[in-house]
Amino acid sequence: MRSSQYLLSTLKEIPSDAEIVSHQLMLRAGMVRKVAAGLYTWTPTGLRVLRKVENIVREEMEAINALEIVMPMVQPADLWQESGRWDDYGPELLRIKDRNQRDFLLGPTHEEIISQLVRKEVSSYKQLPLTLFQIQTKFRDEIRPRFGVMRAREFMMKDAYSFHLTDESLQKTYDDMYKAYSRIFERLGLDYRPVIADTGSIGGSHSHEFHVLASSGEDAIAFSDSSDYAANVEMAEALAPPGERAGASQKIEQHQVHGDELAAVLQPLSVESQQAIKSIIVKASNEIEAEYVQLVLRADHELNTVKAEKLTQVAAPLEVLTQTEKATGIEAPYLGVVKAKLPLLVDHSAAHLADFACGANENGQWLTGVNWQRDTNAFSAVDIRNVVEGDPSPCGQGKVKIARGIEVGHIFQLGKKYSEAMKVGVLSETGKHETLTMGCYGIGVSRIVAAAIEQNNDERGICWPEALAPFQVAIVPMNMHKSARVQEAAEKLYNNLKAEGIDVLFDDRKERPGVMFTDMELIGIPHQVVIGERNLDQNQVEYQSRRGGAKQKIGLDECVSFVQQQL
RNA sequence: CGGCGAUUAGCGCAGUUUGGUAGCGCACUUGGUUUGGGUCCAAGGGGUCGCAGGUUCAAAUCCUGCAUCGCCGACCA
Repeated sequence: MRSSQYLLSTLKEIPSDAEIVSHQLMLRAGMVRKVAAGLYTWTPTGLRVLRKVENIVREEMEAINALEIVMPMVQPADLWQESGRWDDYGPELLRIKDRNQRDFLLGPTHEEIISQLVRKEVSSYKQLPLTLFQIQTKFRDEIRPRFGVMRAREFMMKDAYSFHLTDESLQKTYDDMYKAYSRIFERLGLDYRPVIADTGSIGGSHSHEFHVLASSGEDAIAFSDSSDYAANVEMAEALAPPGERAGASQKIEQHQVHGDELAAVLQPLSVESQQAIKSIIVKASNEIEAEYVQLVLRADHELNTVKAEKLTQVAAPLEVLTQTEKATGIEAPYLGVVKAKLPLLVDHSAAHLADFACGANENGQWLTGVNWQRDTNAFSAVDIRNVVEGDPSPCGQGKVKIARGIEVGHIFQLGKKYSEAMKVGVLSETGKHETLTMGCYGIGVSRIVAAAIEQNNDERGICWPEALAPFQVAIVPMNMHKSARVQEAAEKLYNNLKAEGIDVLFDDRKERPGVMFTDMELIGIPHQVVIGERNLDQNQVEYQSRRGGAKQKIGLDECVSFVQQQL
């Protein structure tokens, strides 16, 4: 490609509404342009990168015998009514009507469509297992689109769906997918981790997320410092502290406190937050008689809503009562566990404390020297907190470390949730009708582009991993418009590189050298060849890698093979 | 959905307090100059000041409503 015939659209200034570095650089490098909140146009440079991701994903899907299809983005409501998701899905689902006032939606995902396809096309166990995938845009009307294409409303996604007669078959495809995903992220050149994940609203049993590690990531990942264990913090088990709880050694004392901030309460009492507890009132499930339950945590810990929601006593979705007076007559800062009126669900760490401090269940009053059993009702000890750095790892080896991650892939064993609702089945070997079991496997293709930039940038711009770069090599001629020699050498090199199938950008604009260098570096082209009069005297050109290292002089004639070695 | 803020040329912004001919930098066009890291000089083009009402002799500026965009929050007692 010649830059004189290309659309570069680089920017010097940082657009003011871009928060994170990948968003800034994607705008500055001219990869995307915003059309409206969460909606982007991909320019030629951006699209080149997007296609590279797509192709790697496609190759690895085909390598495990997944078959590509295309499904409509606009989907009829009746299929979603059949699965029940027309009612279950919230405002994230963009619903539209056609000219005849029939209900449609913009597909946020494609389980219904694919289930309908397989229901119609697959009728025998001999056709199984079957994995189908697509790479196309989806629409989710996000509450708050942000960070450019990282959390857009319309975004490019690869989603695959597998269909099986048995759980063993599903497990095998799941394992194949796990390996394929690992190969994809390795080929992309990204620092990633597979982590144990919550199955969330899609439902199902077994699930891993693939995260690209980056400080701007929206998810927290807990991993062991001495094993392969990694889990989303939502899922990471917080182990109960080892050993028996210490015996009571203090008497209860009641204190008038001032202020309702935890720190303000504890400081005058000379109590550390690890030695105090806090309470959160949430709605109870229908499983128990009480209307509310009291969740109890050590004061320095955070509630994990995913874990709390899974408790049989707690209503899902979690509903936290901010006006606690309604349930208890006591303001939130003064809730405690002595003479508690509600059933207590106590986190293991809080349950292990002795001689601790808590609210007195009386406004403006706190207690110290409180002890379980001696002073409280019976309670259940449960895991409802987020793990924190330094906790023993749930795998039994090492300690927990926490990192931020960007979720770029997610694999699920769906089970029969959709196949039952949508009646997807085949006749088995024995002639019996069997409902299929399903898996679903997503990759955020457009998000990967942003995630890759988060991991690969410097003060000059993007430093693409080899596999993602929009162009592999940039040819930067010095004063080509004045020098026939430079022009001749540059044209020849350009044609030779192209003939080898290398993606090359030939900067043939009539620009000063500094402008060209700056643009090529901003766009992040990994390899650069500079051609100038000076070096041509020795029949040489200059090579430089985007990731730094010294400039090297190389012979003009060896240039193509030299570049090939660098790729 | 709640709080805050913004909306002036393609981009980044000033001007709004105190109403009086719409500005700056970058980008763009033309000519010259320069040419190994965002040259310099000169001349240009480009704006219903988000939209709709209102006040006024006069509104980017004051008032009302609406829209769009952004940040924070919507578990973290």
